[in-house]
Amino acid sequence: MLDIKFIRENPEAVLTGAAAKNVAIDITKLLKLDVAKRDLQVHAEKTRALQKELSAAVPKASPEEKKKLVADSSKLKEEFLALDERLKLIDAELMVELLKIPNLPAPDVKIAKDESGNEVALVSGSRPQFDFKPKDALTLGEALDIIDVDRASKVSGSRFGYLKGAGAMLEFAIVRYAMDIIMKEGFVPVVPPVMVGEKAMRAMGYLDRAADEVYHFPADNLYLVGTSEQSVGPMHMDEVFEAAELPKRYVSFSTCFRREAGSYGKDTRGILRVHQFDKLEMVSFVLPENGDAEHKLLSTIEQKLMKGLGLHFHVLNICSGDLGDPAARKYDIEAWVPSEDKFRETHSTSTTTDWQSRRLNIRYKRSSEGKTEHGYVHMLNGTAFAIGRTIVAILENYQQADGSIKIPEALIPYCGFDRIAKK
RNA sequence: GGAGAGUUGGCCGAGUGGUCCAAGGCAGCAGUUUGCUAAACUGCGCUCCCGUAAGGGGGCUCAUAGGUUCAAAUCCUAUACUCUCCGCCA
Repeated sequence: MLDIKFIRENPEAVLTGAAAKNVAIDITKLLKLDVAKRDLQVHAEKTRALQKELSAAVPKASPEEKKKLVADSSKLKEEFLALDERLKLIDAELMVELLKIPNLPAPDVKIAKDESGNEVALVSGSRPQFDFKPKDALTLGEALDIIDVDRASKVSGSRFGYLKGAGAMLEFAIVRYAMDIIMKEGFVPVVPPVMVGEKAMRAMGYLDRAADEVYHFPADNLYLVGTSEQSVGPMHMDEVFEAAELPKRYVSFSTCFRREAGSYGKDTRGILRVHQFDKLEMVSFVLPENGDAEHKLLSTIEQKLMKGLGLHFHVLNICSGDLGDPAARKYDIEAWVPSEDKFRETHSTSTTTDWQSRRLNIRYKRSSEGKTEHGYVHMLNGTAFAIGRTIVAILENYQQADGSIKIPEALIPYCGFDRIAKK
């Protein structure tokens, strides 16, 4: 959420920013509620102060005075309770409005209506050339007996898959390869809970607009994470960092669960879009002035990881209209998928500036010249590897005429084989 | 799943209805003092109002939400979480 003071002082900027994200907001209503709330609060608190004063005088008063004080105080208490009730209502209303306001696009983000406005920032590598017709990942994986979607559908339904043998080992190799690179940058590895409570899920902003996308266990009121950011972000909920503790960087490995409610008929083949996949995710908590540099760092690490695998990809600067509510700026990486003859998203990194940290109440403090400054940290996240999609990209880009797969150099030390071939 | 105990500020810990705007200790950060270090002292939750500002004033905060009372860390109810034992279990 945005700072109410900022909204109060910069209503036009908020309107413009929301419009750039195609989000309709009623800022007049919000500002009216804000004024009404503060008026009421002053009134209620004055009443309360007086009531406390009378009450405090009771023990020292004479018996007659006591009687009067108690009666007066009692009356004021009633007045206060009535005011307080109205205050609570109006405050709740204000919060509803406040939570509807998306984060504003960063100044360097291109204003455009939709994904057609995204810009290619850089291209790495080039399309692999095949002197045969390249097969898709599922065809390859099934022939090599490393991916099994048919049996998965028998057991679990559509959009699931088994990764077997060398396919499973490839996953572990990718994890270790990535960890070695990312841990050098000071990221702490984490295996987080994949089931999180309602408070955490709500604070991360996933129950407002994307609730359909999240698996829920009503008996326990727990939610399955769609990305481990949902578990790692709230880890520091209601905490205050010393400035010197920051940046705090995590790289977490978790299984991710998505209902894919709105994607019927989309990417139905293979394991590109499934209900369950494993992912390595980077999450950073930083001082506000370091937010932009951290965003660049996350993007740089993503590119380094992809370059190391020798995959052809490009980086997209996402335009305003294609940003989600929490993001102020987003860079995606799309890897080349030969069977589709196009780039498909494998990575995404966003800065949520202080939008998420306000919801989660994650602050920092630092002192200088005798003054202590409190503020909200900037929170950022970025994909290290969405492992399923990475495997798809490897299988397709490294396929040979005979249907075998060459393993990227960088992974060989981690998986112990240099080729996946039919037995 | 059953039984019991507990939850106080960053940490430890006192406090069983009015002098608690929470004792005392420890740690961290910043400042003052200061040849250096150390010590000592001061400040360090959220929020609203007044003020250009320095600053001043109020409200909230003892797991959370309600309740009783003129008055709640303290009494009552519910919930969450932690621990111990039993049962089950990778």
